[in-house]
Amino acid sequence: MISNDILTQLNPQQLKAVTLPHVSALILAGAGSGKTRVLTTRVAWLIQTGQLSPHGVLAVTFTNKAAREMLTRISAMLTINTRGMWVGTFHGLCNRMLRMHYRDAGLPQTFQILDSQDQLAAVKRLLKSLNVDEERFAPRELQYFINANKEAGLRAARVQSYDEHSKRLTELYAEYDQQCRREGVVDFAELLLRSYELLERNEILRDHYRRRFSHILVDEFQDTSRLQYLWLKLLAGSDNVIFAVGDDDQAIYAFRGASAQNIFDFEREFASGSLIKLEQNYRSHAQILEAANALIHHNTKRLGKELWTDAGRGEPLRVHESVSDTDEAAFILQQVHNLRSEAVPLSEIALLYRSNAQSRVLEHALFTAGLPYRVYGGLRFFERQEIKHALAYLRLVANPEDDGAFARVLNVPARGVGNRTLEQLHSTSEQRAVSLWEVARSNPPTGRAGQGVIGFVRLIEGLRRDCLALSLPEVVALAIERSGLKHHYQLEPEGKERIENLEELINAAATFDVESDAPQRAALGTDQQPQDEPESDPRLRTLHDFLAHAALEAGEHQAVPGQQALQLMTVHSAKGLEFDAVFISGLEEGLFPHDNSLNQADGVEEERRLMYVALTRARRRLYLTHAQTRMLHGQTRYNIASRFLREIPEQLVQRSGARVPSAAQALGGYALPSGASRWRVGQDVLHPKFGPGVIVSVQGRGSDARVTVNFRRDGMRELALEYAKLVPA
DNA sequence: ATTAGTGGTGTTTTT
DNA sequence: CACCACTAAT
Repeated sequence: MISNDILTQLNPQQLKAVTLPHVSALILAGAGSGKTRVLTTRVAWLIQTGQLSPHGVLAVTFTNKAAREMLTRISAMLTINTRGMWVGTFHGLCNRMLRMHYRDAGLPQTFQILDSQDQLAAVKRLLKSLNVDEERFAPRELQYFINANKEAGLRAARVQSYDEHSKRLTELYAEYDQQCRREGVVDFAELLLRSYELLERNEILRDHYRRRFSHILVDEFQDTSRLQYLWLKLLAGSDNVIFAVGDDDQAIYAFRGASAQNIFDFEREFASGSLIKLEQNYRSHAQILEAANALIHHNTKRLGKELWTDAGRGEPLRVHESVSDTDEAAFILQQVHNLRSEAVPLSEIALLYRSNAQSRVLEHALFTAGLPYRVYGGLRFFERQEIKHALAYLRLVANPEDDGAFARVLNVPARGVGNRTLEQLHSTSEQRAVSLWEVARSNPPTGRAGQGVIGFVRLIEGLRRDCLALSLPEVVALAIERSGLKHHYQLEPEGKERIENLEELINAAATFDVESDAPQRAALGTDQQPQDEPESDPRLRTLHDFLAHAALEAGEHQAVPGQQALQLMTVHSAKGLEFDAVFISGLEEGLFPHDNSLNQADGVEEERRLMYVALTRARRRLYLTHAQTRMLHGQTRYNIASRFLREIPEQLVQRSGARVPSAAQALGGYALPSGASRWRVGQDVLHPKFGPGVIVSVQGRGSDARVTVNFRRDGMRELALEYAKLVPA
């Protein structure tokens, strides 16, 4: 039997987890311990042994990538089709549920999803319309406040506020929700909260789904938020079982509401007695694992787990110190060349960094060297300006009441309708409690700007009319063409790439038609259960699905699979992946751990877990690099090596690079009063930009001190010591 | 009333 | 450096 084949390849703990009886269970699975394998084999085993039909599977993952991976692996093990299964992200599944029951959920059929950018814009619009001082209530702060409360499962009415400030924030939260309701849009957190409330209030629906999903499987459980946990509990009821897989040491999403508390609660409420630890690592050599174990031991809040391997010791970790970020990039480039000559394929090499901004320098070096690379994350396809503009037109086709979309493109491309006019429209819409669209249509302003508004209304009306007869890619093409976006970017000198992206959007629409996840929509139809009436127009429905797809899956579209390319990404997006060789760059205080994490509760512990995730991505070789100076905010910053480097035992490490005392140390000495006479004539110095040189003269003292340096490359230069970051050489 | 240009400001990580 | 908001010129 096939199932035996599958099972014989498992180690005892894995086997135990896969073949657990009908109970809820918590699988604590360390990095590289075969977590996904256990999850997918569990599903396959349950189905093959007749304990479960595909229809009864609800599997939740954290990223779209992970969801796809899971589906692929299940279908590889089974011959049945996986269509009836619900596999996806929390947001994707909630979206699916809300689309099917939009009426019961109190949403318009055409509801649109706001990504974080859209949400921030909506918040700003709200603050403006209420005349709230943005100095006192920063849009970002309000956005964070709203999301944090939603992720905790709290509507504005239930938020406890004690001081004036949070009281006002809570009021604004309520106003924001009303604005969303008026405009027929939902943000990410709202998808979850709405879906939760739907199930909570609607007993029939809740029972239906409980009867249907007898097995609920959750990947990356440590990253679930309070609300997601409540959602799962609601779906599970008392009879269904939850199979949760997670690793508390890899919890890296506290900043968006994830709470490790869920693991403890889950064990108490569901899985008492069935806790299984997977600690054998199949990925990395011993020295890498020892480094990771030693690092994570510095954390206090752990369930306790120690990875081991029976693979060899492998190589020591390589720590390299550079003088500057550009030197760091050069070092990495050189090592990549070495790796290639050792026959390591480019796609098996990853360059990791803490924040997206760090990719620039690396990309520049790679580009100049002509090495193919691929950047994951960062500014994603569907987040690009031109794409957002095009999507806004499409959103207006789907739902002209969408004020956000309306305001975004009313004057893009320019139609002579400026801010003033938009404000007028806004205030009228406020007074009459109707959408911007309604105002523009029934009561357009007069004068020159009014003509522009009328033209815009005609444009949208025409699009809406003509789109009915067209396929999705044709709709997209028509919107891009007729809106004038294409023409607009043709005129821009930098517009070429934008036009290519717009064409890519048409392609995305064309392939979406085929690969659409819409077929699964029929899933509920087979039951004689509550259903919303079929949506009126299947074409419009496809458009909604496409727009939802654009918001939920912002990016993987530029992927060029199969191509040999270096992999660049943040540590966050590297989670779940593995590579032969891994570079972790920018290991400096302030960057990794990030400055902002230092004053957050348990911030450093989360950063350390992030570092743990980064370390455990590597199979054979691991480079840890840091630089003494780095361009940040357009200024050179001086950094000292990350504390995480000190937390890795020295015997596991091989060091290379700068022997020069670090600039930050030198600077530290300079900043102290005792370091007054640090600089003397004739001294060899090093400057991050001008390179090596000799001090020719010293003028002034204290903060006015200046030196004249004869640089080897650029000759004489006078530098203010306070700003010019000189290093003794 | 719109646009273009300028100065001040702020920046982690992602569905 | 890049984005935004405000101000001066069309």
